[in-house]
Amino acid sequence: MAQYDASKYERPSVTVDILVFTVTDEEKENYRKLSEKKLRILLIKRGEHPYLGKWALPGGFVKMDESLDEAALRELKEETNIDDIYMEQLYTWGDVGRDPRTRVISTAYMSLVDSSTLNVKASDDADDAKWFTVSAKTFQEQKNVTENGYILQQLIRLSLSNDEDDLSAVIKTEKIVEGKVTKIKREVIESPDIAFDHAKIIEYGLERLRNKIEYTDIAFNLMPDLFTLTELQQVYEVILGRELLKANFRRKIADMVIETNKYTRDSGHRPSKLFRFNPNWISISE
Amino acid sequence: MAQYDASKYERPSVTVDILVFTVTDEEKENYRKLSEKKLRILLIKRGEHPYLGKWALPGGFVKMDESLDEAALRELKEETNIDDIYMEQLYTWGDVGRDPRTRVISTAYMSLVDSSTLNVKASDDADDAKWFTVSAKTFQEQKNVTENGYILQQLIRLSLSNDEDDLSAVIKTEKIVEGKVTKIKREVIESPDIAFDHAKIIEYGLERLRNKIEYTDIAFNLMPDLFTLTELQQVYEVILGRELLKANFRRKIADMVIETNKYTRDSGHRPSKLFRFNPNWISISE
DNA sequence: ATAATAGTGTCTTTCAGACAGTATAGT
DNA sequence: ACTATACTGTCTGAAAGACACTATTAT
Repeated sequence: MAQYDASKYERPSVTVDILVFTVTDEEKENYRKLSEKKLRILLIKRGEHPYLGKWALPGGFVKMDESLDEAALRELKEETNIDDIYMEQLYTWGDVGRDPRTRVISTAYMSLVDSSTLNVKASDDADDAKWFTVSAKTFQEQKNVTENGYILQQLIRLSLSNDEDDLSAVIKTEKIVEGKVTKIKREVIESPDIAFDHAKIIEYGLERLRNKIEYTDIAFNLMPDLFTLTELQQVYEVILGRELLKANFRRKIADMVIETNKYTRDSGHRPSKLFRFNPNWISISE
Repeated sequence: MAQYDASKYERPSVTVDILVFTVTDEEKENYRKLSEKKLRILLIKRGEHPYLGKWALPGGFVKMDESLDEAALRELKEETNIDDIYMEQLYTWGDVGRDPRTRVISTAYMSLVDSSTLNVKASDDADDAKWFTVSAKTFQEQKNVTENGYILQQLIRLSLSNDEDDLSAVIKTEKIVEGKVTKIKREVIESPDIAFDHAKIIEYGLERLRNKIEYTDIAFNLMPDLFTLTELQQVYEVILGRELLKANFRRKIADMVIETNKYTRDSGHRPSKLFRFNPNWISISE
């Protein structure tokens, strides 16, 4: 490595993109039944080229005098007015062609907010910020056995929607096992409505969320201060994409919550006890 | 966001740093006893400013026409001649002052190699590349209970050594729990021999390795093609930093390995069966 | 025979999964 | 009384932890 000269190297742009997830109630149609929960993500309609009019993750360029974390918090505040929340770094996307303008490397962050934040959208920046329900489904799976390993290919359909828009994208993941070495590739196959490679970032975030909810306490970042155990269970169910048995679920999360003496009211059926998060729950690290 | 103009923004430099881990046998002193295993990491002695003469992670600047992954593989090949191995992205470090020259954002990768790679060091670049045994120990822990949460502070001593050098650093981790929101900070307190913030990157990598070995098959990337179950167990033990019970360990990894009809010889005791990795073991995702 | 490690059997405890039962508000 | 949900008890089987036992080579 020669004597360093900062001006000598051409440098990529660095941005942050933020996945803001929340879980909200759907409007209840059926009389006094419990309302269904939906997982949602916040997207912003682009008001400029490239991808004009397409939907993208909130985010922007990192300034020279702020850390990546600070940049992510600032961008989120600027674009959505959301503040003081859970945020963790997800992954850094650095493929060459991911932005048609120049070389852009982007660090993605994942943020979880409780549904009361839902209304606080679109601030100073007059951009169009909207919540979309998210779901990802594997609709094709193919396994090819090779010399000493195999290749597993999955096609995943990502669907985002709200009352006005229905967005959709297809992501291909490829798991290549050869001998001891495993590699995972992720590629956007089709993304007519979602800008850049954001579809695959969202899909990756979903996967991380699904994994982490099993062994950490992140789910509580999606909850209000007081909640019922059924609500908590619904949040787990909507993220995991499957139903859980009530008795078992309650046993599993028992130590993570503290019971209060408050109850829900006027629910049309037996009231339920309200709980709050137990901050002294001992989680395993990272 | 105004109309984009690439030249308008000042841009940070982007680098990759690679943590290359391996597990090696110590020279056996005691007659026919099994040799102890040590976890090692590859460092490079800096031949230029800043941190001239200090030890640093292999790595370097990302070029405009290569992805982050490609940059990491290329740098590793250039500096150490190591090729075709397991590598995963770890984390991106983007604090403002981490490089005294300019703003540098660095994506860290973790790579695991088997000990036969040990000899293949220092290639074209005439830099001094050396393997160091690694260990990290928490030597102070402090918990302060706050209004609605707590702050947990840990001081960790990172020790790196080989026959010539003994490096040491102190890292402070701070876990701040306030209500539902948890934040983790990691800070280098003292690092006289290790360049930049690389001490905390190494500590973070160790933690990730320790976590992932519990629920994935990454450990096999540290093994040669054929290995005994005792060797495999030793690798687990040196990474986890605790002893495991043989019978239980074997039950746990039973499905991950395939038995061969080969045995060790001339060991001074009962020979042991050699195994290899089972690439069809179904791991959980991520 | 002895040192040293290889490899197995089984008891216990813990935890996940399944299911069935009882309890209580609102209409 | 009926609907809808809240909440609990317990059986089963799988996995994790602990420990003791047998087996096999080189000297």
